[in-house]
Amino acid sequence: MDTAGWGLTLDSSSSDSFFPKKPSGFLKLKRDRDPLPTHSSGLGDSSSAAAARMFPAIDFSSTLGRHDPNPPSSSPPEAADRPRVVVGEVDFFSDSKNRSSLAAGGEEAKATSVSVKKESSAAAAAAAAAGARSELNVNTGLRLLTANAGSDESTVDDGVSSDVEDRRAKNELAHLQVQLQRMNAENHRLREMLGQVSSNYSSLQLHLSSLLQQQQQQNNGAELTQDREGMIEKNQTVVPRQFLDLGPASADEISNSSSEERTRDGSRSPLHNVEVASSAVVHNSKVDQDSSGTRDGGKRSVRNESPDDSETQGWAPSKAPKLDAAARTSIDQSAEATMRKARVSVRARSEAPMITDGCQWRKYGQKMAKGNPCPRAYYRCTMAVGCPVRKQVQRCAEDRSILITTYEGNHNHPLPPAAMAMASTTSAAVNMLLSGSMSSADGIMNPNLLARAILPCSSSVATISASAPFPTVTLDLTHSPNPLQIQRPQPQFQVPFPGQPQSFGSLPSQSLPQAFGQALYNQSKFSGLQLSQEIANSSQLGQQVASLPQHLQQQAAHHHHHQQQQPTSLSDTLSAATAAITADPNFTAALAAAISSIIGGAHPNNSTTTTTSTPAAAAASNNNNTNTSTSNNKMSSFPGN
DNA sequence: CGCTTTTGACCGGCGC
DNA sequence: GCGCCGGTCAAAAGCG
Repeated sequence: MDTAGWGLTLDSSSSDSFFPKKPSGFLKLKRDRDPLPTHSSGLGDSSSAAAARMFPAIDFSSTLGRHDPNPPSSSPPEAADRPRVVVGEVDFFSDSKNRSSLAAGGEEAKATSVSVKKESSAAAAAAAAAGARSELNVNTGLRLLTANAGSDESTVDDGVSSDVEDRRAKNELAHLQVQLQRMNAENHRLREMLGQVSSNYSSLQLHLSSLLQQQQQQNNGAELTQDREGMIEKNQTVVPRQFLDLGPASADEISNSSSEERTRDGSRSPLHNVEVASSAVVHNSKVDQDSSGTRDGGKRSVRNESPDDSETQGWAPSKAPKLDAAARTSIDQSAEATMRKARVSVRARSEAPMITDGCQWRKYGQKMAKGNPCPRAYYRCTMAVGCPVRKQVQRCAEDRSILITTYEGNHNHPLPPAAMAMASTTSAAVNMLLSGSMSSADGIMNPNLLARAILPCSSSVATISASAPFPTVTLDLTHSPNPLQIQRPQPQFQVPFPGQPQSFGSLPSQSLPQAFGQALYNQSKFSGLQLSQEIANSSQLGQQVASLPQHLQQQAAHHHHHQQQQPTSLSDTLSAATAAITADPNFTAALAAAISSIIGGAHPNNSTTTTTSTPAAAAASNNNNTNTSTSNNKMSSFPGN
């Protein structure tokens, strides 16, 4: 009874088995596929397959608007027309269609052909030849007729022969067009892959640099932190944990590391120096409430060693106690409360009751949330006794095929590689949120900053909300904001990563949380090690990871029928699905941009004394996407949904 | 028999 | 102070 079961497996699996069970999610698929079958009725699978191959970009873009319950007819004219090109190749009773499509003029061409037809009918009436009607009809479609309108007799014969040739030529033309479009699609695909590779490269480079920095830090840090026993102890305990606890713990370490440790980091220091100093300032009540981390941050700037130990203990109980129990527990509680309040929400299309992230969960409650007919289920991580991680799973009220999974807290135990991606992502996102709220002079500003950093690449992949009851990062995997990135018809984008024989499908999943952490903390305590370990474990995982994001997107796509089906074990697939979520290249790219923007130091926000309006304005100037504030709508709408 | 799920009760926060 | 609501608890039921 693996509840963990099937979320993404379903996505990857054949839809046929699904239809009888749960049609909800596949209504969309059906809808997506509708245009092809309906318009190309009578056509074989080959043509539809060809069409599917042809229109990944178009169809994806059209399916982006799946939120609006568009019947196929209401799909954009471009998407609606192009299938007709294919149809027109075979369709024998629509010359005008052929011509219109071949004329590449779309509506215009149709209009012209229609007008010509009228002309021809008029000519036929003038000729008063009953049998010539069809010929005239055919001829009228051609522009030759209008030129040769004078002699009917000759044009009849010539019209027939030339029409055949013409049709043949046009078929050829259409064929060429199809090929051209296919090439274009492939071109897009390759371009996207290139972008992905480059983004991965940049993230890896970043990771490397941070690793080096960390090394330096460890070399020099011992002297700096000698006066702080807690720090030393922390360093000693942290390093081994990199191998053991991997992501979350290290993320915790990162998040819980004192401001001083953070300020030791080169690129981060200016930002944090100022921000921590001003972290006591209370701004938005909500943000303040959300992030007791704001208060924590203030405390941290005062208390040097306590936060480290206590907070890391909150996430790693095995740590040797340094403080007296009372202080530790209090700090513990505050830290835990802080971490518990920050959330990461993942929106993904899935028919399964919940997506699997590699962890084991036990359901401990279910409630009907207001505003959503779908019940909200509460799960608790059961991989360790005291693991504070919880998650809520709820279907989107508007689109039941969308599963909203909200994570809360950080694992206090080692995780299987499959769980690393999601866990690291969530913890990193939480850390990001907390760091934003803690370190900023303006509680609102930082989410904007972060969102702005993330959003340039994609507006809807990751959103940060400060208006939600809890600070929340939402990873929206239900659609891709960038059509270029969506159209990834290849199920596997396994580009051999330099130095790594494995597909780098698993790489983004690791570099992503790292990126978060590094961008904000400039630490890489968990990144490389996770990476290496995961890579060791994920040669097959990588494949699935690579293919799964597409599965997510393929629910919005139309050609799920010829996607590869991997009869892998459920757990593998599911864990891969988890990794896939974070391996989403969109998100990776967004992260790369975020990192580069943050670490590059080009942030106008480095001067943290600016008001909220300033970063917003900067965002407007820097990015074409100024929707950071609108993302709040999505976030805030989630609990209500 | 042990584990998981279900489900009603309970609790705390928040708004009125 | 009261009610609403989200979140959690825990006993009962279900299941392998």
